[in-house]
Amino acid sequence: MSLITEPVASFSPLYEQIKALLLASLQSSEWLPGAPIPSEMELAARYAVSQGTVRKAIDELSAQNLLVRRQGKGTFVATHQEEGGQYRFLSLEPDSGQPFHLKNQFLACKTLQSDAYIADLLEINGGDLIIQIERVQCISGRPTVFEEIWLPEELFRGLSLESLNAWSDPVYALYEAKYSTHMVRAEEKIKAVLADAAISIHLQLPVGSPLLSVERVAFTYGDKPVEIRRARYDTSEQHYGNKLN
Amino acid sequence: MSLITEPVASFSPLYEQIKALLLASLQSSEWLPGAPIPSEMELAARYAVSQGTVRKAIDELSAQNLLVRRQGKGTFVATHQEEGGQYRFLSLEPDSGQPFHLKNQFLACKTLQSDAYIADLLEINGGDLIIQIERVQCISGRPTVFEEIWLPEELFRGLSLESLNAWSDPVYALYEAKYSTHMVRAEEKIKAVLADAAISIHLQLPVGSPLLSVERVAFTYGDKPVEIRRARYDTSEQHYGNKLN
DNA sequence: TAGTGGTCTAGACCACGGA
DNA sequence: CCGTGGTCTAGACCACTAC
Repeated sequence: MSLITEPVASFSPLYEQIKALLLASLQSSEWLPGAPIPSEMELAARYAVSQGTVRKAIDELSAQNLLVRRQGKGTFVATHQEEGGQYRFLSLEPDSGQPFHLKNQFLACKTLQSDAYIADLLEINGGDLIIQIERVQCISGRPTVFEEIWLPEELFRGLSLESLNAWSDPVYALYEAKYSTHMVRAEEKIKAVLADAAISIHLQLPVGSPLLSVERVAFTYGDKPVEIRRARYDTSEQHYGNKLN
Repeated sequence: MSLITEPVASFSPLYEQIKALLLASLQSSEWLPGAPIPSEMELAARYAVSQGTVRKAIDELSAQNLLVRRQGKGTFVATHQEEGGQYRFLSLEPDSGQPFHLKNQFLACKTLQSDAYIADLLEINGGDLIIQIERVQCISGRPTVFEEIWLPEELFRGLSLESLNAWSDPVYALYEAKYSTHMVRAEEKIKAVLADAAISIHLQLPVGSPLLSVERVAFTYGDKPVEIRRARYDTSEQHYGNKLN
């Protein structure tokens, strides 16, 4: 068959064209996070290709964590809910290796005008409204992470301090449940910095303590940036773990 | 066909058994880094399976960066040489985004008895001989990385300060060229620390400056740890970049 | 032109999960 | 039991590389 009259990814392997079509269905919310997509046979029929070609497309999307295969059950849209309070994008782990629990304390949630720096990262116009959140996260009672989060107000209108503090799961699950925004991937830039007066209070540490600075841009479908974070980690008992290959 | 009489990975999909056989050939140095492995058809004949099954095995190994496919030419064993002086495992990048060049200055290379900590990470016996290397790396003339490296002496016998300073490519290329040891993957633990007196001299920074501490364990085939590193990065003009998905 | 990896197909059978 | 994804096969044809 031929899909080369389709507007998307015309001159490329069939499975790339199928991938683009599947991505379009994800991006348009035809299939919601956590929901099953049609079976491989159904999709093969819909797109008039063989099951093996659909399979290769789904394989690549599930390798990117956009879809999740479950043998005997079906293929599902990846979600930050249903992960049992896990933090998929959090690389912090205790030096001890013990499992740990993060306790959230949200401090502020304000709407204000974006400065040029945040606007640039969020690909919005300078001066557009953004939501700014502050929180502290504790590990076994010890304040360990101080974090500022910026979101475009247009997508997260109405987000309040009360709703944040009423939510016990990762905020990425909240974004999905209440704002139909699924985070697909993120990029982090990490530096070492010294605690200033404000942060030293939040983390109950002396001014000048070494802290890990973690700046994150998170993207939803279509590589659209929708969240900026600036975090400070106290790494005296924890570390940021990374695997290279 | 049936490979279930083979000793390796007996009760598993055929392509997993093929993967194990390919891995065994890599680990035994039957195919050396940079060299081509037999064609898919040859391997299919050798193992008496279909080409598609060999293909799936190779696909997974190349996804893990153990093999590299080159259309029209063949499939090659991954190597740290031929990468044009690139540092595959180095996550440091300038804030400016500009391309950069790292200049190596090796300071010391000693053979000594391992302490318990390093021996444990290298999975050798405490007191066994290890080689300890110290170096500084500069970006545009500015000392930016101070690094200590520990290697098991048994595998790297004869490594000297002179041979290190005569080598301009990544040390992982040297390990391959002179010690037949190819690094497959690595794990890093990152913290923020303060510069002590010794490091402040090496990096020409005030004592108490914030530094990124990066501890790495690198593994060769068979998940065998063969190199430990402890580095200190000056992140005032650089950052450690990480992608999450 | 020959040989390599890359794509696509059609069909068989297996393994798992749920009714 | 059926429907799902998972494995395996055999064969055709394409795209790229090198001689």
